[in-house]
Amino acid sequence: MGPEGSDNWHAMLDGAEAILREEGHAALTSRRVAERVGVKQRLVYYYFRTMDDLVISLFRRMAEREVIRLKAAAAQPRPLRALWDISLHSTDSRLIAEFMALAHRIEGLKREVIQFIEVSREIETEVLKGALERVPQGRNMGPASLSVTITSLALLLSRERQLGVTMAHAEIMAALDAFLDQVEPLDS
Amino acid sequence: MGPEGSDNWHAMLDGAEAILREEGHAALTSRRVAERVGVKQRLVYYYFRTMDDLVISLFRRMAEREVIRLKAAAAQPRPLRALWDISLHSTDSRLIAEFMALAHRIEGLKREVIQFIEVSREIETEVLKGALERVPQGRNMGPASLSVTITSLALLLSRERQLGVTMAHAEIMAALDAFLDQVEPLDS
DNA sequence: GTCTATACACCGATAGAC
DNA sequence: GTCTATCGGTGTATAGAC
Repeated sequence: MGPEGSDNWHAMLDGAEAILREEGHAALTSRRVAERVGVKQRLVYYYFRTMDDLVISLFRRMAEREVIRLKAAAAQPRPLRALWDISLHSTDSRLIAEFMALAHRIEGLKREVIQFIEVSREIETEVLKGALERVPQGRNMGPASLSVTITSLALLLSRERQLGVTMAHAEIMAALDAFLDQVEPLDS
Repeated sequence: MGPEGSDNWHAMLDGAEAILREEGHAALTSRRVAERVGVKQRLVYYYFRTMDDLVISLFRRMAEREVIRLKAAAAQPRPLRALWDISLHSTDSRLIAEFMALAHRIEGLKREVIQFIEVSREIETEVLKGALERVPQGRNMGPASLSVTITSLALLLSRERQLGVTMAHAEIMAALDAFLDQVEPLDS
């Protein structure tokens, strides 16, 4: 087994990520990954015991990077806006679709996805808790619910924008901006 | 080419749907479909020119049924609750994940998905418009935005429930129920 | 309409040399 | 670490008989 974190290890995950993004997981094969990196097929199985293991490693690497991004956003002066921007733009929605489909088939991936959702939700809920405390008018939704709502909206908007659907998107963005202006005023 | 709507045509789509739901689209092959229906592989290509065509036909059949369900719900006494129930329970979220992943690869499927989203949004927005008119307190969101928000929440809740994540779900359901009580009181 | 048979390509994974 | 070579299996799609 090749060393986790080595140059080849990263290069193979880079190649796999590009294939997944551009062609979907039906094209994510050991031969294609090897071809992209410029090595022979056999080497893929030296660094990753099976293709399922490769997929799990790929997701874990992406999730770790995303959690770092979320934590950095949470530490910024206007964390809610920062989180909203990340949710809207960071992760390619095609990749999400591929991983979701794969998670139903690969048990180890499913566990990683669940853990990532829970960790992200905790970070976001904590931020919302702080933000809502600083606002006088009591909301009728708790911070956890609001966190879920905002996440779900970001996912839907990203997905539909990638498809080419924009119906009602401008209206949503305006409503979200108005909400952020209330909770996190820009002139504070 | 075999006749659209014939018994075999439906049987093959039934088999394909079950495979997609249970094992994902990597297992959706002409051989597996034929095996499930109890015919030879060659016949699948008689009814559907290619496997991509089969997938498109499968989605279109599901979408047509779903639109019928949505329209029926919109005509009920409490249409908003009916739509919410449908969104939460009707379509398997694993199927959605598979179709979303496939839509990025199959251009014809992508077009069908886009059309389905737009038609559904129109139906739901129309219902919300009527429901909000009957409520005195003006909302800060328009009917289209609310429609998108409710749809996105239903999709996220279904997806996470299927994965096994329930963090904040009860809170969301309670908030939604409270909203529905306001807009569509049960004792009216 | 439904079948047998088949062409041809690609897949995951491994044995074993260097 | 990286390679060559290969096994056994599955896939899409078509030709052509009945």
